[in-house]
This record gives sequence, structure tokens and C-alpha cells, in this order.
Amino acid sequence: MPVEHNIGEEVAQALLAHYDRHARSLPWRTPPGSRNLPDPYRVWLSEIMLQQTTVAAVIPYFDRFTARWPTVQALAAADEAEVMAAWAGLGYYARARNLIACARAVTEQYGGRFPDTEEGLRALPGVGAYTAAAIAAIAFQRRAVVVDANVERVVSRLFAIETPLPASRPLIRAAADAITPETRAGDFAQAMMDLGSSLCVPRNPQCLLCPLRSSCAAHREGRAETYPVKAPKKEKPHRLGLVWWLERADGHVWIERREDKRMLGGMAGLPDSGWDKAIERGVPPAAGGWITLNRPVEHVFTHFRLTLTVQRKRVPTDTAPPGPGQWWPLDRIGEAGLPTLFAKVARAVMKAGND
DNA sequence: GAAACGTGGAG
DNA sequence: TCTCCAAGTTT
Repeated sequence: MPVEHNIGEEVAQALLAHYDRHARSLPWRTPPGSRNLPDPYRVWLSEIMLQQTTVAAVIPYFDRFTARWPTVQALAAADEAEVMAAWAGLGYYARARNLIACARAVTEQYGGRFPDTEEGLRALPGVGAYTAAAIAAIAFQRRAVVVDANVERVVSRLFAIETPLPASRPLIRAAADAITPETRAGDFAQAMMDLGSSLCVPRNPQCLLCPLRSSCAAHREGRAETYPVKAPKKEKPHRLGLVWWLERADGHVWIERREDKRMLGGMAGLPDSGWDKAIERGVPPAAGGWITLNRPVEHVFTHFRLTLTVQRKRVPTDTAPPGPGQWWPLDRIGEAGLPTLFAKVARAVMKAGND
């Protein structure tokens, strides 16, 4: 039996004790002290939704998805367009495409049961290193080293890691490994993430309330907020584009399904010219007679800013479909499953009214 | 390793 | 208004 203090064990125990009293109640968690094991389907679904997305944004989507598709088999059998529409507004739409592929793989290749090892989980579409570790720990009680942005921040501070992200990742991972307990790894992971989102936050961290402050090197230095050190980020380029609002006299607008692999791939959208430094020459869904909306629509994505010029045109009710797509009733435009960019365009057109 | 990939809330 | 950033994955 080792004589020296195990600093990692100390941190884990302090954190778990704090978690036992302060764990947040969330729809994908089992009640505190419950003997019930969490449902791997719900754990998986929550983890996919939570990728780069806040808890507050996820909860209503999680509730709607689980009410409508209570099991992985139900999701696997769902109509793809309905799943994509249900995801609309949550962002990072490759997640929704992979969600469907993953549900089908689990249903067809694993008889509806998720693999219970990191390695098995990691092979599923949309499941990377973080998500595999999180599911293995939370749903299957495996010891796994779960490192997300919260853990990166907490660990960077605990050990006062000076190396900037992302170069510090291997160091952070090793440190996280050192403090991850053999048992309750799932609770430990969730406790680290709760800590990172409540006390050990990016700005103005609440060190005085932190259960780990006596072990924290950054707090000892009196400069917790300076961690994690990050590489400077690049400026966002500005792109331009045209978007075409083709409206039929009987109150329908033309929408198309966007191809996979491009921005907003797989989602419903309005025809557009493509977006680049200068406006590209896309092909409008009808020739001539377009009227430009007074105000362009501005939108900011992760890696560029976009200004869309909206052009509209009215056509007779008997107008033939301009291609693959559908006429969507304006009084149900909210149900079209438009991602936020195009929902903004729709809002702008409605607001402009007749001119 | 770097770039692509959404959105909304907080300060 | 503006900047930061969130339970990352894929190519």
C-alpha cells in the first residue's frame, strides 16, 4: 500500500462528494441515488446533442426527440426528413445525419444494443474520442478518461498548465487520466463537467466555492482565469450570396433539400447562389422578374460571416416545379425544418410584406 | 495539424 | 455591439 498521498484520489473524492450534493437534475440523468442504470440510448442522444452545444439549448430538443422516438429502433425507423426537421435550429447538421446512420447501425448490426466499450462505441458514426469515453463511463460504468472543454479548463487550472491549447491536449489528457477514479468514472466525468459549467467557468470563476480549490495550482497562483491558455484565433472572412424566395400565388414557397457535404447539408433550404467573396452566379429557380428585398440578411457562422441578398418573385399557382423540391405552405413555414439562416430569410420576407 | 462545421446566450 | 464560447467529429 502506497504511503504517500495520492493527489488524484483526493481530488476525485472531493469532487464526487460535492457532486453527490449538487448534481444538476437533467432529463438524461437518473435521479440521485437511483439504483436504475441510465438508458444508453438517452445517454448517447444527449451526448451527440451536447457536442458544442449548451445544456439550455439541448433540453427542449432532447425532450421532443425522446417523446417522439423513445428507442434507438424507433429512431432508426424514422423518416430521415422528419429527423432533420426536428434537428433544425440546433446546428452542426452533420450530427443529425450521423445520428440517423448511428441509430440504424446499432439497430441492424447490434440488435438495438449499443456497444459497451469505448472501442466499440468509437466505431459508430458521429462518435469520437470524447463521446465514446462519456458513453462508456456514464451508461456502462466503465473507467474512461472523459475530456471535453470543461475538463480541459478544470485540469488546466488544477495543474496550472502553461502550454496553450490545442498543443496542451496530450498533457491535459494525462493529467485527467491521473485524477480519474477506478470506480464511479461516469459520475466523475459528469461532476467535472458540472464544475466547469457552474463554478470553474471561463470568466470570473467562483474559486471560493470550489471543492477543489485546496488542490488547485491556478488558484494558488491567484490567477485561475488566465487558464486555459489559448492560441489566438483567426479573423472571420466575409462572404456574400443571393437567396431566392419563389412564392406561388396560392401562398406556397419553393424549398429544396440541400445536398449532404455542404453547409447545412441534408437540411431544407431556399435556393441560393452559393456563397463566396463575391456573389457567385448561381442559377435562379425562375428566369427574370426578381425583386430585391431592401435589407439583406446577416448571419454569422463558425468560420465566416455571411450577407445574403434576398430576391423574391411571385408566380402563378399552376407554375411547374423548377426542379427537385417542394412547394411549402406559408402558413406552416415554421414546420418546414429550415435551419436558422433560412428561417431568418423567411422572417425578413414576411416582415417586408408587399414591398 | 488545420479547417470545416451552427447557433444562441452571457458578459 | 461585440467577443467569447459550448458535453467535438470528420476530413
